[in-house]
Amino acid sequence: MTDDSIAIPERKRGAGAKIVYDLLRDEILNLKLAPGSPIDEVQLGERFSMSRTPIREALVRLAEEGLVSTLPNRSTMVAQIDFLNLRNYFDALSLMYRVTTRLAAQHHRPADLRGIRAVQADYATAVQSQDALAMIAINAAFHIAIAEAARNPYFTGLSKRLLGEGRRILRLYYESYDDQLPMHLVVEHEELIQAIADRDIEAADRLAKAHAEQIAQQVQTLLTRAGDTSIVL
Amino acid sequence: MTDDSIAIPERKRGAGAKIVYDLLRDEILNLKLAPGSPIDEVQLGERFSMSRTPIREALVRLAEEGLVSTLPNRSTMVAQIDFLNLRNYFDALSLMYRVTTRLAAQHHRPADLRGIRAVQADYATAVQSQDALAMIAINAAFHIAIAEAARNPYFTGLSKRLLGEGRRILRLYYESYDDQLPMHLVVEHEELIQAIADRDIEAADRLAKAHAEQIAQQVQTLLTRAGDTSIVL
DNA sequence: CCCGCGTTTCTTGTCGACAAATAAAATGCA
DNA sequence: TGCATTTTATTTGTCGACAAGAAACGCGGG
Repeated sequence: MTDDSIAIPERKRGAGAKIVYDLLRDEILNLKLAPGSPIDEVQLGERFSMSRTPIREALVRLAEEGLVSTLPNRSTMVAQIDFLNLRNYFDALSLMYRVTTRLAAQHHRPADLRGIRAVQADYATAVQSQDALAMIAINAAFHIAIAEAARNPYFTGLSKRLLGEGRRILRLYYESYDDQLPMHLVVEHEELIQAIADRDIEAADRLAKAHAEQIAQQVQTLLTRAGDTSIVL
Repeated sequence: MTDDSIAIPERKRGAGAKIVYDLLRDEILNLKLAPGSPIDEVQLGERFSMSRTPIREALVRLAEEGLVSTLPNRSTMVAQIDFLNLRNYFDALSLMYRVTTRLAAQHHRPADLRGIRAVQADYATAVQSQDALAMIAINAAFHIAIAEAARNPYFTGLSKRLLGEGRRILRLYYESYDDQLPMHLVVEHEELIQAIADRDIEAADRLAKAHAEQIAQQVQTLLTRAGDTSIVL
């Protein structure tokens, strides 16, 4: 596992921590780093060819975000996905979907709508080409774009956090279906956009809630089914 | 301003950053450090008699929490209070009050209720003795206790963040009234507790919403009045 | 007197090294 | 052989030092 694919011969001054943070975050959210994997600071230092200080800063940021958990005086590791409390996750996601879509319908400006539609175009492309990894990332970007249009940084912050976690959950979900992506995902997003564009707050709330609960139910059924098959008769 | 009141002759190994984080956070939230004040790392290092490394970690955590803002390659400073977007703040606070109180009414256990009532006792004492600083801190602890009883870490996280910010806003608010604390605050909290204890979800939602909007309106009127008086005729 | 430019200083970002804390290995004893 | 204890080893937390950027200062020209 000595994959030293370093492509950063030299970097600017204040950028060290951000590089490590972004890349580690992406690897965690794409499950390239399995939950529970130990993270060695000095090893990362060699990989990025930099000192432990900026890496430590990146890890602190990730820990604050809940993506890595760190025991005192002991090695930090990739945070695990809490399948037992998945209900809490979807409760929060549903509420954020609803409130951000509602507020976006109220407060969006033309530029916001253009941005959302641009992301949606990429989303449709990813679904059509059955690129699950890209679809999941763009899905998060789509809802973040809506949250930005809602113009409430507190809701945007929680939405970003939830959508980050969601990338890992969705990755597991579609992996179990051989990364088959149904087209109704695109349709539901289109409906959300339409409600926002029409400034139809009622529809925005209803569609957002349905969108969240549909995903919740799908994941839930997957988990129960996985539990069933694990009991071999 | 060379107040070197250091009371930590020796400390345990992994505790350095946490000490600085907790104390700085408290000083920021109590407005002991004014918004916009520059924060010098080496100065803090002398004050706590430790190296810049743990202080840097504390600052990164505070930055992630939004309590300090850091320009690249430039001094970090205490985050400003965004009075223009105060509406956003109270929107988020109202929603979190409502959802956490609702969920607390659903999911609380006897131990939770005991904890909430214990905090409320301290709260009543602080209000009676007209200790604004203590009241504000305990008010945050009160709603955090409710959020813990709601048992959804995502909502608890956002609530903590909002209540932190709220400490600064409330500090400004009661400062402008010579720290006079009305007793109806205590009554409203008692009503919230009663609704939770009765598991009356409807009442919990209604009371929490009213509680939030009452505070929002008070602060709003203060701001408009301050705006008025600033225009001298 | 004001403005542009080089210099200085001050603060941050980064580095390598050392010490404490914990886990793993090795040793001794029953 | 099995268990307790000591020793080693690995990894983190902390430190002091150095260099890069940016602001402050000073100087010369218009």
